[in-house]
Amino acid sequence: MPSDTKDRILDSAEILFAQNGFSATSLRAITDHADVNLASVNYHFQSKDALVQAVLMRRLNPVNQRRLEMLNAILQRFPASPPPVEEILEAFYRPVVEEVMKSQREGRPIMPLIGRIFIEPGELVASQVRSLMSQVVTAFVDAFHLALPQVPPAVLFWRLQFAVGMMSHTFAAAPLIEGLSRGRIRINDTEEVLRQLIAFAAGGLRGAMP
Amino acid sequence: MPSDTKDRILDSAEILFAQNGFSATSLRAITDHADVNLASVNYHFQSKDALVQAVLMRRLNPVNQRRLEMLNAILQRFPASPPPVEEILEAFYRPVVEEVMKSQREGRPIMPLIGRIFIEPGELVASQVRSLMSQVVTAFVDAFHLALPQVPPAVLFWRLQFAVGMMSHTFAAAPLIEGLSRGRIRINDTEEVLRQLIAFAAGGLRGAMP
DNA sequence: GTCTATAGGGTGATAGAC
DNA sequence: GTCTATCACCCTATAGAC
Repeated sequence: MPSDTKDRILDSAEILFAQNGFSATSLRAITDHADVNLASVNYHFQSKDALVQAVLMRRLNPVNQRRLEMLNAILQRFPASPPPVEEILEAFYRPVVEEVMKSQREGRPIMPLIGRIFIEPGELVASQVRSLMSQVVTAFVDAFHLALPQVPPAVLFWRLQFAVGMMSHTFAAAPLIEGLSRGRIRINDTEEVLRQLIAFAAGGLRGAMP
Repeated sequence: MPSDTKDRILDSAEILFAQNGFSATSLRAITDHADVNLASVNYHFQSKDALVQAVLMRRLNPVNQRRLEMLNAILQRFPASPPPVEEILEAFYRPVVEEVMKSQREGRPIMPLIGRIFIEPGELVASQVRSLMSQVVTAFVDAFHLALPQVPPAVLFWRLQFAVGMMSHTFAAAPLIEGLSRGRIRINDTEEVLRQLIAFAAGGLRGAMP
């Protein structure tokens, strides 16, 4: 339980944004849920847009930092030979999947938020995400180029986007997917989700050139 | 230019939903854009929710029908041997990609809508999409089982969802992706998009078992 | 830092005249 | 089928007392 007002607002905003989307969630709903005063949102953050950014950044910054750490560790272990595709993919996926599953256990599930980041309109969200993702995308495209020198960089870029979409859609549409599968799959086991993501993405990255 | 009020509302709603999302688009914005009276929305449709459904169904029904037609044509050509994975993937992707690109040319781009379908909250949207997607998912999982008998059905189900996510994210986040790629890729050529999607998904579907 | 009160405007839906 | 007018309510943001 966060005691300080600013954290209470961030936590409640995260829960409600994940459940109902950004624009469908009013500041009143957030302050009611957080049991704080309506005006405190505009005191601690300046506007609703700034609050949305703060909620996203609190989750995305540690995830992207961890991705780059894991990637660098791999590259140092393979200074002269191509690094394994599967290991690069694990560096890309594991920090997100672990953060998402942690949020489930803590009762503040952010699964739908992950998918919405790339999709909700609004210049601010897009520009923030863009600058934050830019160095991650560059680093991973470069790593995949080392691992798969025969695949042209433009094709690697397509394929990295597909790798993002696989995960993003899996989390964003998790309830729909679990329902459609009629019990065949469940999206709640970190290692199982990672195995499935990495196996498919590795096959895709290595796929015949179009 | 549609002359009849109901179609004018559907067209304007589609444009604005694609640009700004469902909940951020007001009925007033729609009727202003369509140059029709506000009350006509509640006359022709009963509510905003029903309008959202009508907009989605107008696009999704023909696409899913075409998918099943193409799939059946393939299965009839391979009555005794496994059908090729690439052809099944083309039956899955081509109707959507063509519909999206057609909408671009007609000045009513639905790219962002495609990604949002699976993500926007609201029981109505979810339940409509669910029942509409259900037979498509079943038919394609069965077809992939014929094409790849060594892959367990549960894994095929994971992989079909990944195939959906690849496309859905590519369209939903197209401006972001094109920006991040710094000119390396453009998402505006039907055949190029299909080649990239099919090559990656085919590799993924054939990938080593996790 | 936290509160009340309110400004200023938008929202979906509908009643009832034409 | 189409319109005007309106109901009842929700919204973000802020001024100003404590």
